Amino acid sequence: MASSDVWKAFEENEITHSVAHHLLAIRELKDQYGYARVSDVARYLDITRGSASLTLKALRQKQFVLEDQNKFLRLSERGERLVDLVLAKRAIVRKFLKDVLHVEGHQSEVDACKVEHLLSEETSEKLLNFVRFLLADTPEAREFLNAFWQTGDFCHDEADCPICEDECLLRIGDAG
Amino acid sequence: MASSDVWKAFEENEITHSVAHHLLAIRELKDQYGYARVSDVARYLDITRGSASLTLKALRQKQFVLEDQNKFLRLSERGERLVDLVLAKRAIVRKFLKDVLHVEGHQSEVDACKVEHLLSEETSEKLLNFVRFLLADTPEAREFLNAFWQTGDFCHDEADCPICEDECLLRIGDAG
DNA sequence: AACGTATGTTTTATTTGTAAAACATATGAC
DNA sequence: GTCATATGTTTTACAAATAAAACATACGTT
Repeated sequence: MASSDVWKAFEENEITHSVAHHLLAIRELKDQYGYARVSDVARYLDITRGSASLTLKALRQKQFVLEDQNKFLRLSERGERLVDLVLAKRAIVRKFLKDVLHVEGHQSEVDACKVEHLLSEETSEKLLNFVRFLLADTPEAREFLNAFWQTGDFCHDEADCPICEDECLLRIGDAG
Repeated sequence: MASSDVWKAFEENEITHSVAHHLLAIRELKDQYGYARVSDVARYLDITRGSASLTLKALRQKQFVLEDQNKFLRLSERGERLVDLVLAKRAIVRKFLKDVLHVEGHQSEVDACKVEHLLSEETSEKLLNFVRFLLADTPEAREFLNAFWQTGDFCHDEADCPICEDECLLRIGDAG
């Protein structure tokens, strides 16, 4: 009578959404302005300096972030690797949403941002392969995508749908 | 110097992961055992009765959950619709991960569970259409999937990759 | 040198989701 | 009827992430 093993996995991430974005902020700020201090991160994320100070202190203790004599922040090797991973996952998801599903620009960013750090390595890698294959210039991919995009709204009739037999997918339009 | 509009959207969900699973638990328990009480939900989610009691009290106040004279819980119309929506999204994601990407069984469940309630309506609906089209029995879909699955590890060479030109996707294997 | 501003930290408080423990009530066995 | 067990609630406490405010430096202008 318990399904706890699955649903509690949500919290078992190396980093939280918040932490991911503190680290991404440092990467972004250093790229764009050459440096990143506590205040810069706070402004960038639109949180108070106090809050950023505490989170970044924890990240220094966990060796994701380093600080020089002048309070200038940078990512440790661990931090850089983590940011690379998160950015890679986000790029894959965004590419899929935008270039394959044609999800509108802002929404695809928001959804990719929500999801990016939650995907397992296995899923990310397989999605990467899939998107690569899909966007590669092979006849199979070309013809499939052309057919898909031409179709527009595909299969809004429950009877024809290859998924709806076993799953309750059709209610998505009504519910909400 | 602020990217707050995108990253804070993470918290702007109608329901949290926790709440979603309390509601799903009631649906599951009623389906399987005919009833759902506070203790049943707690056992099902592997949390204490006290914790479940508090969360479910809040959900009663927000009219997602109703209670009869004997403390038996049920979903309100709103609650039912929300659960339908979450289950629909989860089913789509799981289907895609499992049947298209061939992500291993348990991992596809965990990832779908993490992600399910975060996707926007637009993305969910477009993913649904995509998966339907992909798994429909059209020649384009058949040939594409055959080609993809035969390929196995596609494109592990940065030079050939249609994505890696503009994005840092290849580092995913090294980082972590 | 003094004042104003920017910066960083600390302290206090809030919210969410949880545990743990105390408590009240109900139900069933005997 | 009493006792053990199950159930539900409340209270207290905790962790994470935040805001707000107080405080301490530091820097620049004049």
